[in-house]
Amino acid sequence: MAFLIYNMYAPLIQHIRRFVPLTEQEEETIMKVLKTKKLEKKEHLWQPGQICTALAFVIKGCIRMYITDTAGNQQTQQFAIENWWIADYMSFNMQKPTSYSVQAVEETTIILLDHHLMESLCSQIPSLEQYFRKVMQKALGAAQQRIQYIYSLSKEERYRQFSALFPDFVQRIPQYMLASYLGFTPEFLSKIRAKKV
Amino acid sequence: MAFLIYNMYAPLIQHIRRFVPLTEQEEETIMKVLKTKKLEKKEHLWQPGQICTALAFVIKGCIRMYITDTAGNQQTQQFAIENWWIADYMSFNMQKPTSYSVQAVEETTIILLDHHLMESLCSQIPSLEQYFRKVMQKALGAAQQRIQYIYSLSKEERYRQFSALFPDFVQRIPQYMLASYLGFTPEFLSKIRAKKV
DNA sequence: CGTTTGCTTGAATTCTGTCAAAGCAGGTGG
DNA sequence: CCACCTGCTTTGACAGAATTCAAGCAAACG
Repeated sequence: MAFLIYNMYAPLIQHIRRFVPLTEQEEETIMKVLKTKKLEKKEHLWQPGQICTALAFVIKGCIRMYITDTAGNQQTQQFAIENWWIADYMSFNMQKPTSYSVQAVEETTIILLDHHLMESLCSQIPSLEQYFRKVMQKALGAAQQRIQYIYSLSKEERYRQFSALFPDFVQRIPQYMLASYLGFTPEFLSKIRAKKV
Repeated sequence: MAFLIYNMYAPLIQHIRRFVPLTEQEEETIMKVLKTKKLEKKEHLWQPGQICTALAFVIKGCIRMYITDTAGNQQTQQFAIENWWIADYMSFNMQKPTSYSVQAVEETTIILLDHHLMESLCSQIPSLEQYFRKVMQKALGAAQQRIQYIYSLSKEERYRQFSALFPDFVQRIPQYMLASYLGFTPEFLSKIRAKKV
């Protein structure tokens, strides 16, 4: 049983170890408070109006965070695959209701880290605080670059660049999700694809 | 002299204290390694090709980070005013050359925190590590929201919303910078402004 | 003052969105 | 195991938002 639990959390522990050192005792302290959760395809982790009480770390599968506008269109703000953290950080940081939906794109297993547990664990284990600082700093760099791409590339260029960078991921998700993530309509994506074969 | 130095760093110390507690000794340790720098209007802190070896914290004035595309157009990626940190986090994290220019919009005084000093200070002072984790987390929330606005609002709406939220800031900077920050051309901004008086 | 820099205006153009209809596919129930 | 049904993708005609280009003007600066 202990072996099974270890395996569940192993991807996260490994991920942490890529950034900071961790004693076995710290490792155990962390694993003791974590929870895993399995989501079926299309199942929601959070819905608009709820508070994102936890960060989610994807062990296997794919999660997306999207917003539904007044016209009913879904706009995907973020994807997370294996070894990525995902959350509406506005909601998580302030512990206020989110306007997003967080949903499994495919059958997905995640680790959940509650807000208050994150705070107490970080105070307890300096390495973990450091880990999250580094992860956040890295995510911030990625966010800056994403904004840069949005502004400097046309929508068609954005698609071509994205599918060149993540050819397998593009296959993995429905086109309408990708289109909304890249900031345009599914129809337009379809036309881009039709053009150059 | 000690008094003068205290005053220079006071805004940052206060900012840190808004997030975490800090002993007087920790405070001194931090201030001992910080440097301030004064930039004239249009003076550059970093130029493309350089490594962003330090984070910058604005004490007074305004800094922008922009990229120059192949056609020579400047695209403003970020502004920072009083009490904001600014950096190309990609360059800073990896300590690799940046593609951005970081420039003073007006006469500006900043505090510089070197990458290696940040790392050693954070290891030394857990509260500081926590501060930066929280600041990064907050910045990430802001970045998510910015992407959301870019996707869900038209360019005209984006301008109207921004100038409603920051009416004084809009006055403070040239229009072409604002236009490029919001992701459109100066001509278009001019036309928006002409429409509804 | 003259020169540079930034702002305005208008016309033509391009890119992307909207709408509507039809095609396709994959899952579900019979 | 097949047929249906729902949801996703494709296609085409048209509309509109925003850009580009070019010229003129105003303001700031040395």
